[in-house]
Amino acid sequence: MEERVTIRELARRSGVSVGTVSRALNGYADVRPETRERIMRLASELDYTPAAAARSLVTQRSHVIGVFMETGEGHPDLQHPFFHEVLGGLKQRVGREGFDLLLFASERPGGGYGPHDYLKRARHHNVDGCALIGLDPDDDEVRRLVRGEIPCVAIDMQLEGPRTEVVMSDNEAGAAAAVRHLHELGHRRIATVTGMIDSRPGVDRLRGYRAAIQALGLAYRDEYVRYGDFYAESAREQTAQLLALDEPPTAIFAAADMMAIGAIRAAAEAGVRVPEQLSIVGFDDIQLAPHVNPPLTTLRQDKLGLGAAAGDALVARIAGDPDRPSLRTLPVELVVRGSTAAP
Amino acid sequence: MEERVTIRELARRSGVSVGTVSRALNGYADVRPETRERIMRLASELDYTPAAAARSLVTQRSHVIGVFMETGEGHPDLQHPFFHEVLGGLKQRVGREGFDLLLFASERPGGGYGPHDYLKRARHHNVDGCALIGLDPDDDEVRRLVRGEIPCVAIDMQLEGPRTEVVMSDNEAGAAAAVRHLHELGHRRIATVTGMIDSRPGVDRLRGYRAAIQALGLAYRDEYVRYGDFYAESAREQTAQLLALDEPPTAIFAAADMMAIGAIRAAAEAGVRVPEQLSIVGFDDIQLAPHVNPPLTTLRQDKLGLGAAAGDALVARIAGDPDRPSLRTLPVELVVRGSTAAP
DNA sequence: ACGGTTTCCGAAACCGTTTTTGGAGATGGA
DNA sequence: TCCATCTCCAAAAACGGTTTCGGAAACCGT
Repeated sequence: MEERVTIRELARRSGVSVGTVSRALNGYADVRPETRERIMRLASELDYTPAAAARSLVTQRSHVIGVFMETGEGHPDLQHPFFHEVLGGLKQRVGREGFDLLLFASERPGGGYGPHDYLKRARHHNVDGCALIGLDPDDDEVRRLVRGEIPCVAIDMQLEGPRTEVVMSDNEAGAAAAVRHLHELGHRRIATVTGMIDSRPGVDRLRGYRAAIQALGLAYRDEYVRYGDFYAESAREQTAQLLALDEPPTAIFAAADMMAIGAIRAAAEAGVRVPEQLSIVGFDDIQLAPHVNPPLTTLRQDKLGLGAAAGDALVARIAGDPDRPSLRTLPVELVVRGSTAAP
Repeated sequence: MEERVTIRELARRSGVSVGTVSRALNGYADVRPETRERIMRLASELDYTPAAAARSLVTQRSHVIGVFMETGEGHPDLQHPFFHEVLGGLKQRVGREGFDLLLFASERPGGGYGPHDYLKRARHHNVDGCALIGLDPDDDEVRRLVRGEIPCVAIDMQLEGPRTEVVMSDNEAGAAAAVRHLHELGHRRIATVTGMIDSRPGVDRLRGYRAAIQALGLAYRDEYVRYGDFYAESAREQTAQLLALDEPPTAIFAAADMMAIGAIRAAAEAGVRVPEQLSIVGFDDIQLAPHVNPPLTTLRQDKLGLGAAAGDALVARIAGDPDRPSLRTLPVELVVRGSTAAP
C-alpha cells in the first residue's frame, strides 16, 4: 500500500510551501512561471490526485449534483425508459461543466435519517445542486428541499421554491397536436386513455386532448376518456373496454408510448387491425417506437433536451445567475409513422 | 443564510467536548447513557447534519460507489434499456448497505485529467468501490483501474484484477437453450444474428448457438450466421438478407430483444408472418418484450439480479471478504411467448 | 542612498470530523 | 485504608486541502 501523495509531499519535494503548491496547481497569478512549471511537472510525475473531500470541506463546494430518483418496487422509475434518457442528457450537460452526479441510494445514511430526508442528504454530501426526477411533488420532504438554500431543478413535476426551476415538455400542446392529426386524417370519434392523473404531465395531456376536441367542434364524450397509469397494462384493459363500446372510437390518443403499445395489443386481441380499423397515437417516442408493429405515430419528447435544460438551469443557478424562469417548457414534435391512417 | 450547525456547536451547547459528541452520535460504548441521550436529542432539535467530506477525510471511506458508464454519442449506453435496469438493481442493493452512487460525468475534473482517467477520478472522490458498465475492456485506463487498490465489479465485460469481480449472465447456456427450444418445436434450419462480436456477451451467445447446433446434430451453415451489433437496425438488415436466401431459415435466434424486434420488422416487410412462417427468439427480456406483436419468446436476463450481484460483490470486497470468485455468472431463463411456433 | 511598489512566497488559520491518549473520579477487593 | 480497575470524558492530533496576511527581495525612480 504505497502512501497517498499529498500536497504537503509536493511542497517538501519541490522546496516550497504548501500554500504555494496549491496556488500553482490552481492557476493563481502570484507564482513565478518557472516555479509553477516545476511544481506541475512534479505533480504529474508523482501522479498527484487532490482529495475532493478536503477541498470540498474548505470551499464548501463539491462539484457534484445530487439526483433524487425513486426506484422502489412501487416506483419502478429507473425502469421507465423515459427517465434514463433525461438522466443521460443531464449527465452530458453537467459533465461538460465539470460536475459529477450523485445518485442517492442509501437507505440508512450516516446521520441516521429516513429514506426521504432529501434536504438532509443533500446537505450531508454538500452537493452544489439537486435534480428531482419522478418524485411525488406533494411529499413534505420534497417541499422542504426546494424551500432550502440548494439550487434545484424538477423534471416533470410542479414545484416551487426560491432557487428551483422546473422543466417539462409542452404536454398540453402535444396532446392537442395528436388529436388534430387524427382529425385531419378524418377521424371524428377520438378517445384517449390518460396517464396517472395526479401527475402534471397526466393532467396536461388530458387537458390538451379536451381543448383540441373542443376547438375542433367535436362532441366531448365522457365514455371516450379512460384513466390509465402510463404503463402498458392499464392501456390494454382500457382499450379493450373502449373497443367494446356500442359506438367504439376509430382513433385513440394514448398518453404514453408504452400505453400505445398496450392499446395495440388490445386491438390485436379484439381482432381489430391497426391502423386500418383503429388509429393509435402515443406520446414520448421511446426508442422502440419505430420498431413496434406497426411503427408508432407519436409525439416526440426531446428527452436529452430535457436533461440538458435541467443541467443548464442548475449550472446557471449555481453560478448565481439571478434572473432565471421558474418554469421552462420544451416543444414536442409530432412524428407520424404507421399506427395512424384515415378511418 | 443561517449558520451550519457543526459538531462543535453541539459540544458547546451540551457542555461536553467534541470528541464526546462524536462518540455519542456514532454509538460508541464509553459515554454515559444519559449524556448520549441529551446529545442526541439536541442534535435532532438543531437538525444537525454531519459533513460527509470531513468524515471521509479522516476515515478514508466515503460510503460511495463510483459508477463508470459511457454515454457519448458513440456509446449510447444509458440509452440501452438493459444497463438502466442493472443500474437500478445495483442502486437498490448497495443502498440497503448505506452506499450512494456517484455517476462519473465530469469531463474536466479538478485535477486536470482526461475524461478516461478512471483511476484518478475514483481516487479523487475516494470512492469505496467502482462499478464498470459498458466500457471497453481493452482500454488501458480501465485496466489501470482494476489493477489498483479499489474494489471493482465489471458487468458484462471480461476483466481481471486483484480486487475485481465480473458478473454476467450465462450467455452461452442461454443461446444454447434458445436453439434447443427451436429444435424441439421442429425447426431444422435455424439461423442467428449476433451481437457485437468484440464483446464477451456477443461471442458467448454465438458460441452457445454453435455448440447447440452441433450437439443436436444439425448442419452448421456459414450463411446462417449474420453479424449485427445488438441494435434493431442491424438485425433488420441481416434478417432481410436471410429471408432472401435460396433456402431461408425457418427460425432465427437474435442475440438481443431489440434485434428480435428488428427481425420481426424485416419479416413483416418481406411479407412473412411471425411465428407461422418464421420463428424468432430474442435475448434479454426487456420490458417491452411481452408487448410487441407478437409477444417475444426470449431468454430472460435477471437484470436486477445482475445489479444486485454486482452490489453484493462490492460490499463484500469492501468489507474485506478475502475469498470471492473472480467471475460470477447468473442463469438465464427461457420464456416462451408468441414469436415461436412449429414450422 | 532611500522610500515606495511589485512580485513571489512562507506561515498559519481554518474547514468539520474521528480517534488516540490520558486523567479524574468512582468503584471494588483485600 | 490503599491500590487497582473501571467508567466517562477532555484535549489534541490528525486528515488534505484553501486562503488570508504579511514580509523579504527585487525593482523603480529620484
